[in-house]
Amino acid sequence: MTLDSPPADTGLRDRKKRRTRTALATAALRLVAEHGLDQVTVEEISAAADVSSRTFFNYFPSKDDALVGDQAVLNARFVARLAEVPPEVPALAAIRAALAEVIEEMQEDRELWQLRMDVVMRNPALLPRLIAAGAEAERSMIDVVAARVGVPGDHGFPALLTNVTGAAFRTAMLRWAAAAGARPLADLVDEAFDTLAAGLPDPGRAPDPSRTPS
Amino acid sequence: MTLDSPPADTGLRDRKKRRTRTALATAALRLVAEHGLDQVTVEEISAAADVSSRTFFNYFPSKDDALVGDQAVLNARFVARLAEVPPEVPALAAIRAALAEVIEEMQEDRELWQLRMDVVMRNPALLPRLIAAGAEAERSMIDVVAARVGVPGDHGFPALLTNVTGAAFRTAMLRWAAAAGARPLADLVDEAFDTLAAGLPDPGRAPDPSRTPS
DNA sequence: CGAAACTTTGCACGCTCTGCAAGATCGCCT
DNA sequence: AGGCGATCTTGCAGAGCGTGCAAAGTTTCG
Repeated sequence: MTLDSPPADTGLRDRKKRRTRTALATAALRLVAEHGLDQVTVEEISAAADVSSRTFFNYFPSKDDALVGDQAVLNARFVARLAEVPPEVPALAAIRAALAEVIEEMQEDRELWQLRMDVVMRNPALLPRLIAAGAEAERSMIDVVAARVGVPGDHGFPALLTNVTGAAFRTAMLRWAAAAGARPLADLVDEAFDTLAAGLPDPGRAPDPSRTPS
Repeated sequence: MTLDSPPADTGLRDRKKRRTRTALATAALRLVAEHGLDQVTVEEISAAADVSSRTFFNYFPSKDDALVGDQAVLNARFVARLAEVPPEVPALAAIRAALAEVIEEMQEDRELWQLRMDVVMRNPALLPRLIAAGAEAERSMIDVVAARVGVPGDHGFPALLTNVTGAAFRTAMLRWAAAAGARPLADLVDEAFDTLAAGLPDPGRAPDPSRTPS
């Protein structure tokens, strides 16, 4: 969503569709940010975007989806990047590397994403929805990881790594939005992944004399 | 749900309520396992449990909640146990220890939980819901962890640790159910937590000569 | 037994979301 | 230009979810 980058389709029709889509998404975010999730109806959102409420559902399968947005594009890109990382690099680091591009894009659309995360935090009912958006990507990710580390199908590692890094990334996103972008997202993701790689030691407790905290 | 342990309330009324609750939950699971999530209506579930559909909503706020169940009780117990673990033990290990009791209870109700996980896996729309069920517990957990490790409020560690261990536990649960309980849940959770503590190294890649993998 | 507390139920209602069948708009081709 | 096919929008009807309210029905306790 809100992707102005690939103007591959320059047709009038496609531009219109894109405009309607973002109009709906931003109207939804604005209204929900102001009034709360269940004080806003699809009809109101549609009216704000000057379309019928039936048209809303031609663009988004549910009200929540308009708020959480189109992670599909980012997800696909992420999985593609992951497959490209040379197989020598460990899976955890490979995931972090593949995330770089996605992070950069989110940083560019900073305002949109922070508003989105803000809305999610203020309307916890959306949190499951946010997670669901990443779930599909995680499905394909499990296979890529399994192929990369070469383990039998019943091994738990790929699923564990995928779910755990997903959780870490989400945590970083929310923290990013909570701090209104005071620190770049990439920093927060790095911090989270470093903590993971270190085995989640308690902070501020001199865990290992060979490692200096921060 | 299905908790026979605390028969603190021996009144007729309370027994009836408990029976109705489990009747609804099990009917929901059975029907959805057989026909799929959106081929089953609340009305059908209620009919199977011999109550009106209005009563259904007196017990569960939504259809999904009847399937995912009452994590609230387990959650509360878990948080209580976590607070009891001596503060010297690192947070990650403390969480694993506090989980023991919950795991044991789930192992006892093995069939119910495995059916539940089965339904969740076959109806991916429920997965986010399952996560959300743990989310409330995670909220309180964040505070306990923060107090335990004594970090400033803006530190990311408590939230990270909470979300990550939550993801790890869920992964173990699903794996447990996928294998129909071939290995005890406690084993799978141990394996996941050990992997976390080791920093999620690629398996089968001789990560650190000082550590022997099981 | 009878009053108080609680539970179940029916009813009405608003909202989400889905087909279906016009009607409007756009792209393209002659 | 004109017109045809493809695509998009819209209204309508309807199933299902979820909630508030008030009337029954049941349990508890004095």
